[in-house]
Amino acid sequence: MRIATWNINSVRLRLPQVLKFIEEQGIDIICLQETKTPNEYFPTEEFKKIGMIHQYFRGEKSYNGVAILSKVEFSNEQYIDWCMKNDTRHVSVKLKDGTEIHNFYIPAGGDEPDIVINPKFEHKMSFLNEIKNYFSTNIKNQKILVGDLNIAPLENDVWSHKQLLNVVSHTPLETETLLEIINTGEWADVMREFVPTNQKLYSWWSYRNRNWEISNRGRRLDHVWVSKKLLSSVRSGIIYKETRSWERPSDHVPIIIDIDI
DNA sequence: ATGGTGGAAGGTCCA
Repeated sequence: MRIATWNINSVRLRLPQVLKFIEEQGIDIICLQETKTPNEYFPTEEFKKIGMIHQYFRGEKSYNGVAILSKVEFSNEQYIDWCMKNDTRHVSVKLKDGTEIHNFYIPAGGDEPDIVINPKFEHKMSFLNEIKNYFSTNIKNQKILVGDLNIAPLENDVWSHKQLLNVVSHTPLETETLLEIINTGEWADVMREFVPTNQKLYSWWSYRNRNWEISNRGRRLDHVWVSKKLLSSVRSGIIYKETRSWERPSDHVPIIIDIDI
């Protein structure tokens, strides 16, 4: 099974790119974030034409929005209303073998890394703490968690650990909380099983840098986690950087894993 | 210290 995750920053604008990616890479299940589209405008038929006939998505106007599109059957479509915001940042499904797939778009958190003065950062931290609680009490089932988690947890997940220590996405409060979620949930960080932690690894490069590839000031904000017991089934993990060079790209690139399930 | 760009909007928020 080939599973991908990608923050595509508008599914309607980026539709040709997503279709091309799915077809060229032979993706079986894709999890999208920032679709930025209410459900009634989601391009259902276009995805069905290329075989992604099983679909579960939740969107809203302009912001957020997540989708799971699949060639293989799934059931138990659910979402959790984290922080009771009634936004569209999570969907989950269950595959035939019982594996749960959770697709997250965690709040970015604004600019100021202070939960007292910045409500967006408070939202991000509350969201993380709810996830931590949820998965610490549900560790029995085998699961896959993917998405734009908006945190680069390790030193080499950012271009400069020292310069980003006080920048939202790499502050100790966020990175420590994310690592706690990994530990208490008995997750494995799939990309770091394939790329050692002493090597730089990014999935996002800001639009605000025209020379993104040369300056290479990236961050690893997108992740694929699997239950530890599933790790031996994972055959490969790739951050597919090519899409960042496509015309009118997303600022995030996809991650692809191959897993024997 | 600041601003740089992009998306959904059709002003302004969010990233």
